[in-house]
Amino acid sequence: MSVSRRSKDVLFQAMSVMGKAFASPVRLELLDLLAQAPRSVDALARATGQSNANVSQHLQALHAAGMVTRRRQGTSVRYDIAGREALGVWLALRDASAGRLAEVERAARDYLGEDVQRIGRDELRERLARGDAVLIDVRPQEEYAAGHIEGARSIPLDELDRRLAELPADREIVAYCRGPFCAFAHEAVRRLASAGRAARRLDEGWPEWQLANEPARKRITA
Amino acid sequence: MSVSRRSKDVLFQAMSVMGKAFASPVRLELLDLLAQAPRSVDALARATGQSNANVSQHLQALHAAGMVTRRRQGTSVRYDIAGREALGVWLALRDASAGRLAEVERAARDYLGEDVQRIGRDELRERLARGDAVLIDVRPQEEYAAGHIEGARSIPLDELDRRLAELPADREIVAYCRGPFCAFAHEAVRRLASAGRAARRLDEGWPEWQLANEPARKRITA
DNA sequence: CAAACTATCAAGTGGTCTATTGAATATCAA
DNA sequence: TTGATATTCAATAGACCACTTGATAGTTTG
Repeated sequence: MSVSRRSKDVLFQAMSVMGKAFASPVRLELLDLLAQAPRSVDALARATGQSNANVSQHLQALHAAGMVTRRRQGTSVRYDIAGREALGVWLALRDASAGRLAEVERAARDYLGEDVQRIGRDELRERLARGDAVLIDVRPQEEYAAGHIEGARSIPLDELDRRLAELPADREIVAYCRGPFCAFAHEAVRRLASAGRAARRLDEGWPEWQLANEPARKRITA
Repeated sequence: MSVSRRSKDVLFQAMSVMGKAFASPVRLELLDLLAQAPRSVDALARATGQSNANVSQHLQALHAAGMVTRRRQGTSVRYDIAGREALGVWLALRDASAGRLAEVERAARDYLGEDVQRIGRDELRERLARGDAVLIDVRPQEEYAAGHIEGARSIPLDELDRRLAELPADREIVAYCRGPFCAFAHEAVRRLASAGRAARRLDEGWPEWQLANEPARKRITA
């Protein structure tokens, strides 16, 4: 066996270490959550319904794969997605699987319910510039705090009904959330529509916006 | 367990089907080869040094993951990468692993040998437009035939030495191959330089060029 | 139709991965 | 120092994966 054959093997072997990160549904869900905001092991365990020990082990696998970073913060450990590159791979995989695997497409439709009116990035920017629309972030408050689209205000989905009065009745409302596979914005638009408001969902979420270098506000975690 | 929890599980489960494609070094090498040109099972087995049966099984895994397409062609079956989305994920993973995993970076340096002078896409385009440089594709001939950068001529690495006279002595020579982790262009530039020619390598390969929608010539496989 | 070739299937073995459990460790606060 | 909380470690059983071998099926050629 040639020396170049052997070093090629080593190279692909090393790349597959990152590849293994994507082979487990639990790890994909962890990545999806971490793409929104950094979190502790405990918070991730609660969000995914997994045991703490299991989540800890998966996070270590993700860390070994170079997909997440970690830092101790007092008694807990805060995990975060490992920068733009890691985020880019995860989003590419997510989109490719939706485009190429019928089963993913079906599961997504099933999870999201009936689709609602959409608006794209460019049109949103225009309308915001004209003061013609109001943008709301319907993710949980901590995710908004960790980073959000510039000009958005935080109205978590579970507060939407009782905070309807805060939203001007004469302007269109645009809701966004974690991304195209997150149900929050869909649900928000449905509720707004049934309350008689003009509403659409942004066809992407915070991770895509951020990756595209669009105007954003991020919490600096020094 | 809530119904939304269950359908979320189904969604991530379905996505992990594509994720599993990247968990094996053999499959990554197959993807890397298929990103250059479609090939038969047999050709892939020879190129990777694996048994036919094993390669066939890995290809079926890649097919189930939506990463490759296949079509029977006479007595053989021709596998190909499944379009831009699939290519995009593979390149994103490759680059992210190189950026985030020291082991990949080390293995790449080891495989490629000492780096040589590079040229970027933009500068190449300028110089080609000015007729100031000549671009050569040093991959095997079949890969060139399947698709190549517009304006490139095919001089496979193993023919380079005896075809040196074909290359004008008064112009810079730019070599490209399968991508930044392919050793062909590195080796070509080293040989050209030791023959007294001015030469650099393009810092990307055919898959990246093609994905970026740059001018290209592709074989139409109807 | 038979021979040659290519790819796939089926079964088996050794190895790796997943989730669980219970114990161990690190940090903070009293 | 002790107790409380958060995370990690260690060990384990079961599921799943990788590669081999030998048999089978589909296509072309003689």
